[in-house]
Amino acid sequence: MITNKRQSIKEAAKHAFSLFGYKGSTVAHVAKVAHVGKGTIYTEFKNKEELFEAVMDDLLADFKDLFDSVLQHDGPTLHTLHKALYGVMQYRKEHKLLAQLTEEVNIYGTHEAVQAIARVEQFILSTLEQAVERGAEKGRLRIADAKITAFTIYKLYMAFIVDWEQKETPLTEQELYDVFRNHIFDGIAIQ
Amino acid sequence: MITNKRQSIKEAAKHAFSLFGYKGSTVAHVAKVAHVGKGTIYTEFKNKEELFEAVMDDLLADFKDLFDSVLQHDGPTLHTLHKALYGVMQYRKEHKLLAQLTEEVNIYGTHEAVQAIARVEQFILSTLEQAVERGAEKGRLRIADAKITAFTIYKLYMAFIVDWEQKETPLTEQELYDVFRNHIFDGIAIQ
DNA sequence: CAAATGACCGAATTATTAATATGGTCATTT
DNA sequence: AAATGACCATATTAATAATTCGGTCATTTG
Repeated sequence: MITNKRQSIKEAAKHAFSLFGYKGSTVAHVAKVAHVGKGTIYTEFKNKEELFEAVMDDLLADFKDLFDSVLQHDGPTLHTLHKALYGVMQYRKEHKLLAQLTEEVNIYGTHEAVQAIARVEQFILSTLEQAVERGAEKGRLRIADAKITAFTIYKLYMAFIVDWEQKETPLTEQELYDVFRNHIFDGIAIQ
Repeated sequence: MITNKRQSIKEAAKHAFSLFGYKGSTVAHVAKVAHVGKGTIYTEFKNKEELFEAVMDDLLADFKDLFDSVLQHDGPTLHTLHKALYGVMQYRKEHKLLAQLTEEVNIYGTHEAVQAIARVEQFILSTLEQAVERGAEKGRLRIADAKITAFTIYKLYMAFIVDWEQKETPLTEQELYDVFRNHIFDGIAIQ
């Protein structure tokens, strides 16, 4: 059985970055886990940074697959938006890479990690923005500025996933859905 | 003219903490600015930490005054909630202390600064929660859990004040108000 | 001969040691 | 009696030494 060398290296790297972060992972360690010589890494990737970007490309491809499978091209419903963001959360808990990189950003502010996290966030925001725009076009959503609505939904979701969980009992999938229905879709004002 | 010594020391300390943070401010510097000997600080405050807490007490008293003057005791309107939070933002921009402490938390994670910021946040959240509860009692707001609604409003507000401003043009007071009316009070769903 | 390897090396990072500053105390001054 | 600033143990910062790292390339391997 012949394994694709580039793929082996990327998988070893993803595993290392998930455990040790970008800064804490060494090219030598990745090479060892991938069962190649250290110099071999440089036959497939220009440098450590390019290897990291390739790993992040794969992660974003996973997110794209997730969003494509959940968000409807005729405009989102509350349920599909929720499903998409909840899927991001599940991925994050399973793979640890994003959590580890976020931690690295908080502690060291490593330039490469900052850029990677920003890239993921930008991808999610722009996907949400497009979905929201489609919802408005189909007459489902009342939107003044899709960018602001996407930002609102995303930030609120992250606040409950990250900040709320630090002090309170984590919300279940259904509870999260209800929070979004009550506060963003239906609103809290009694007319 | 006899100046209150304790008050002079607190004012000098607040100024120092605003410029240098808690960790970066020295008791010797505060004493100099307050025109007292260093040992005199310890006749009024047990230690540096107690001086810091006294300064934070004053800040929270200011916030309490602000909230009392804005939030109506017969339940909040969207407008008064917005006014209260916008007032927090104005205070924050004017006094620099909170911004400086937040920065210190991010960079050093200084224990005392972490606790101070958490205390301010808790005060704001609990004030919002009480206001929201009154709104629900008066039949103005449809609320399942006041704590979650208070958290939602606060986190969203902070996201626009802090995160949004890092990449986008800051929103005006009116624009912020519109975002809150559209997304939280009225909701975005078209029935 | 092409691809893989791991020793090599300058630069970056970490560890260790030396020097300085700090918070709190207290002997002295006012 | 209250205020001051020198003092001191500890904490922090600066300087120096040692180690590690990413990338390169001479050598080995297939």
